[in-house]
Amino acid sequence: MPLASLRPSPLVEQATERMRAQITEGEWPVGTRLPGENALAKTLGVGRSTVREALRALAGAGLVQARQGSGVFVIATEPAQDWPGRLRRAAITDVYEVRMIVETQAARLAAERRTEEDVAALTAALAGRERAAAGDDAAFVDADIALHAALVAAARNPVLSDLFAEFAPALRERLIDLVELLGLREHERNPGHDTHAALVAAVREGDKDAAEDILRTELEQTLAHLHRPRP
Amino acid sequence: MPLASLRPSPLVEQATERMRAQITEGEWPVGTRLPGENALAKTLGVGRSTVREALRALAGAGLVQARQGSGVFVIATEPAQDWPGRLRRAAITDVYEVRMIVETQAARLAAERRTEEDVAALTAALAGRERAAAGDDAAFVDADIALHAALVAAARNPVLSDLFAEFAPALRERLIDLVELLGLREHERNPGHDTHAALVAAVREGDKDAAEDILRTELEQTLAHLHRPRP
DNA sequence: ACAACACAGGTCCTCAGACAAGCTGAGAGG
DNA sequence: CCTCTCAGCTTGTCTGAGGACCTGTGTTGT
Repeated sequence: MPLASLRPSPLVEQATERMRAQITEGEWPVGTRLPGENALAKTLGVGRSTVREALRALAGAGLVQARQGSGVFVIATEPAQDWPGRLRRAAITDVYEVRMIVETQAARLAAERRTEEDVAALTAALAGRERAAAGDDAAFVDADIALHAALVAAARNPVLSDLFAEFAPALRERLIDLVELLGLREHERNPGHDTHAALVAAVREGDKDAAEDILRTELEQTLAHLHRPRP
Repeated sequence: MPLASLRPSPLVEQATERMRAQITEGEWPVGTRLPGENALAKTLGVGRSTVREALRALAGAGLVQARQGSGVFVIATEPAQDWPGRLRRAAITDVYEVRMIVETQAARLAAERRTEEDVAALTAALAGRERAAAGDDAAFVDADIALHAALVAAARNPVLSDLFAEFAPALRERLIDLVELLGLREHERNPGHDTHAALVAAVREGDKDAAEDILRTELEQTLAHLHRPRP
């Protein structure tokens, strides 16, 4: 079965994912010698160089190891807890859904537990987001993420903060693409400002339900954009 | 400066290590656009395909990302951070709180999206938990976690499943301690059975609110034990 | 003067072919 | 039975050729 004739992504990545799946799903257990490069090229329907690059990608991830003259061998079935990589490969809608779960509940906790310093940090971050509205898309997304990070920090749970930090890079990348693609900031330089101000206010006032609702509504709007990126 | 003319190791690996060093040592910070393939081939003294394979290896390790027509960009300076270790060092109450957030919301999604296979898996896991009630504490905790994993899987979000899988080992360790410490199973061999059965039923019926409430109540009880482990 | 368009050059992506280097197992020879 | 040679496989490396894509530049139209 050859790879999809139309190419939604580079052939190398498709080949890499196919073989990665065969490894993680146990079809090629640890110790297996993979078929030869020519054989893989034939079954995958791509050129030999493409196969070689895909194998290098797997080797870089620590899944396989090539031995000249002997073959390519599976040396691990998991990419060593590679969360950033997994997030980068995952569907953006799945990532965003988890972000919604984590952040809406973090907002509840933040409204319960926020200290004066948290409120100060949130206010500063909100001002930073307003300032960044004058800058380019990347700067604006950074400021937006900083505000959300401050919100999660106010929940006063280090594990939660670490979790959000793990998501941030993947989020940043995709959000910048999204903002550019949709031209979200063409008519309004500072989209979502009122919502975010209301969110900060709700946390300051300790209104759990309001904080959760405001944030959920805001995030659901973006998620809706992700489901149909072409306006 | 070309690579060593005599080759103690494949040129690809030498090239990979050279470039990896330039990234980790800060010579190419995050965001840098690497020189073109031809330029790299010249400076490294190797062929273009060798450079391409080396870049693939770095991409597989999550250090760089290629964008067609634009260039190859540095996206990270370290392969990954040690999440399992961080979780093990974190306070159990913080870990458990995040677990609650993730799992209660997963229960909502599961009630929405569960397929027939999911329901079958949940039922099987519930039966397994009942069976494990005859075994020792470790086996019982394993069966309990398997049931919760099946619940998260029914939410049909791979990122969420991965996230729970990340928490599972840390959870298992602490829960076994907890069960032994409190002697939870001295008077009742199968604590929480009714609750879990009700949870599975709620998911089967698609009752989002019930699923969330049942699970939250259950988890809050355990969390309360964690706050004062000495009875 | 300003905005929209067309284009050229650079980039990565893919393939095919060729040869070199290294391992492995079958067979010849002792 | 053991050892050695070697043919045939494997991966490693390079080259040349297009194709697809992005970006900045210059042109054109208003």
